[in-house]
Amino acid sequence: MSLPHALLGLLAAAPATGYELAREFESDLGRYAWQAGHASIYPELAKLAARDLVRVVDQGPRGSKTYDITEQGRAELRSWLLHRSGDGVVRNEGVLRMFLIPTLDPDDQRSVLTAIAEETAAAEAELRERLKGGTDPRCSPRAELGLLAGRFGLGQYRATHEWATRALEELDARVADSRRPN
Amino acid sequence: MSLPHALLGLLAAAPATGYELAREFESDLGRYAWQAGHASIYPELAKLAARDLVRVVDQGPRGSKTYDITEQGRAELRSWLLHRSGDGVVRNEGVLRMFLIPTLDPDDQRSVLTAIAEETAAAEAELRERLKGGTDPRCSPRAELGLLAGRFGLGQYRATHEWATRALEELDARVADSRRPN
DNA sequence: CTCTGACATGTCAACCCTGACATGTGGAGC
DNA sequence: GCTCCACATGTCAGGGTTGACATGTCAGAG
Repeated sequence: MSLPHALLGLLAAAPATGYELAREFESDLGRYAWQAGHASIYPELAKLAARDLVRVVDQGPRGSKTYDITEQGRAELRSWLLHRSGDGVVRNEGVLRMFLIPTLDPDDQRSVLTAIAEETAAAEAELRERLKGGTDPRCSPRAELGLLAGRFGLGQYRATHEWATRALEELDARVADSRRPN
Repeated sequence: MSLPHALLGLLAAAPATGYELAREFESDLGRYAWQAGHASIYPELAKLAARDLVRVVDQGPRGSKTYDITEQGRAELRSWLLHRSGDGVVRNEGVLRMFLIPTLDPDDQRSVLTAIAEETAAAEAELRERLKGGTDPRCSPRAELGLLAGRFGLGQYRATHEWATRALEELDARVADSRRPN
């Protein structure tokens, strides 16, 4: 249950409508930190507003409401960020897959590991390109969030790629080993 | 909703009771792949049994039931592992915190980043020790799951540590920068 | 002027997960 | 023999999440 804190964090960087927040979750944030759809975001914003952690600061054309974080909201966010217990909710389908790879036979293992190696290489390259491409054309106030997070993603992709590559090498070595000595 | 596949994967490595599976989720698996408590495991095992993906192969003393995966279960697991769409559920409170660090003022940022750097270094060392300590005293059939997964964890910890260290350096540089030139 | 698509918000049933409650057994130590 | 603890399974209410349904507006292309 970290959705309220995710929203507080995004609003701490810049005011936004629920719609804009929902789109934020579709990019890097949702890719490796926390997912949320508009169906959970709108009700959560209402709840946060009721607790005075956020506030509607503007009402635009299409019934849009722009939210901003309040002082109390900032205090809540800060306390959540500082009192990290080290653990928390972890749920990652991709990592689970990696855990279970050894249950496959060698050919299938190779196929999955190869796919992972390729995907992480591509993802890393794509992300690196995106980060290099300046701090966004529109120089958003969330650029710094994106920069730090992006570099984190880069490191994760690289580590995963190296892991998969090494696993592939060992797999090949083991197969070669079991074929030869008879 | 990958719990059924997590269970199929564990059972593919070796038959086990629900209780043993629940403990499996308390270690590395639950730490960085997928969490589950016995309250969701027991009902899920019943559902899997109803779909003939697992089967009760033994009933022990304290009303314990040992489950094993069936041929259909193996097929389902394999298809899930091979047809990776690249994405899936991602929910990680720790990573979310990292995303939101830039919303803090420099002093708080330093404190959080330092904590992360220390924790990841400690976690890496502890994990490395555990992996080195032989392939388990009891040479479990799940040892290989643990080895590959453990090395993955090692890489992630290291990458995160390096990321935090670099962020700290830049933070210091920026603070020094803004203090001097006036 | 019409149509399309992005903008924008909302609800609801179904499903999943968590924490608390509930129950009972077998072995080891005193 | 008793007591404690790990073993072992289960249910259930409350809360979070998802996907589908529902509605409506504004701007730009044709």
